[in-house]
Amino acid sequence: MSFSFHLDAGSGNARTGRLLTPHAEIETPVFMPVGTAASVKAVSQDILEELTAQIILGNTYHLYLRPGVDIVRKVGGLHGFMSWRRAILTDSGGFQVFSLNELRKVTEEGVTFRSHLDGSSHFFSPESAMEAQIGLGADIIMAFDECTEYPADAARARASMEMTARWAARSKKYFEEHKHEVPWGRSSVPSPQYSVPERGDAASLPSENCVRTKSGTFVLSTQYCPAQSLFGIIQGGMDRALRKESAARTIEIGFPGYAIGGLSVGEPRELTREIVESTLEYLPKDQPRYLMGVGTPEEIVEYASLGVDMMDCVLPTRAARHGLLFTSEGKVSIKQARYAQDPGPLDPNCSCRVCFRYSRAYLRHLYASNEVLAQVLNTIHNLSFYLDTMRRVRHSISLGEESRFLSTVRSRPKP
RNA sequence: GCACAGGUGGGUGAGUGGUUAAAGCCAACAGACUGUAAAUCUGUCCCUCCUAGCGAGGUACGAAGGUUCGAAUCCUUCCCUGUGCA
Repeated sequence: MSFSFHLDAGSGNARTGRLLTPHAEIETPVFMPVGTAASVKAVSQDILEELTAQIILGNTYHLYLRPGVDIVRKVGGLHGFMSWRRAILTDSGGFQVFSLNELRKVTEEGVTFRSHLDGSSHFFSPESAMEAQIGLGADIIMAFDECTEYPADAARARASMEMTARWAARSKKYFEEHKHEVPWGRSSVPSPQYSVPERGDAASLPSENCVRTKSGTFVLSTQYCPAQSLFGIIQGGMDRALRKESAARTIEIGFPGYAIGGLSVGEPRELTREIVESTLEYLPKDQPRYLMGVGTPEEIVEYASLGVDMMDCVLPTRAARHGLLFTSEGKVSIKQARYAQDPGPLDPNCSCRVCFRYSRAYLRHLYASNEVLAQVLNTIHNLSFYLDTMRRVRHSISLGEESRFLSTVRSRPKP
């Protein structure tokens, strides 16, 4: 078994579980901070560890353009390169096909696109996207898909979904033939001189290839599972029938996990929820389900309650850099003048190092002064809030309190 | 004292006879942000009024006068700032 997912507890449609990847055992539902260019913007890896981030994202498109897959591979894959010993998931670049729409041309074979960095021309196909992701060496990699734009008419959504399905088959085929090329365990992997204690524990990891299990023991990463896993992606636009068909076709190809893609692309939030809910019905109950690109704190709680196991979103990190902070009392735009003399903590109910130490007045000053520290502290808080929220969700589900937890979220007035 | 160069909206700084309540940038204020082309983007930013519009008045380019149909722009005097020479 090169990959495994164990369900632990369930409450309604919600469930908790453990996802075993080469570099970490991940407790689900999990929120995955986004670190597009091998960096969760503004936050260092040791702080991410302290925040208990279990898995972070990287982006194939960005890393392929810079520094280049070869460089990353030679420096030990993404884990070695960015000195992150826990799990990593790379997105295939499919989303960039969508978001860089002015710079690309899509055909059956793949996507020709212009680099946003220097305008140079490149080509991604399911095969080359797999090759790149194998070279980057994330624990979980994603099939090369086309994120269908919104709105899309019926014909367009169908054609797009069908192409994603064909690309999924090609992705899998290439992956199965080349997955042994993953860069782990090579002698070229540098051996870091640092040792970082885990949170609440003075013990250091013996080496970067070691991880700590839930039970507290150190294990060589390859004992978890020796290989990368490739997830398939469901598309189908906002059409339930297409989503169902996409799920069936993707499942038929066969993946160890399934992602719901093509959402949070501009559609109304209510529609997002509706499509998520209906798509989940068609996904295997005993495999991880990854909802790509969501959401607000309220939304990730809600999606977890619907049975989503994995989520990622740039919102906490980007919003933080823009001065929007998520707290137990709602959103705080720390740039507002009203906080200029506020001596209180950002979130009185938060125990993160930012809320523990700094006042709103100071955070507002840092932001207004354009200090880099503003980005750092704001991001730490937002990620802390997200990861904390998910921890509470897991706890509630394991206690069978899913519905109660959710009700506190649902009772909030909608804007 | 003399000679130059200047004085523009919170700041900086364009504009040197009419489409100028006055560019751009900054500051300030508000909003957006959902598999990251994002330390980004958008809006407001003299006052008053309303039927809220590329609406109507008022005030404004150091001060006061003047020329002109019309002046931030031209002229006169004064005030102030900088530089140089005594």
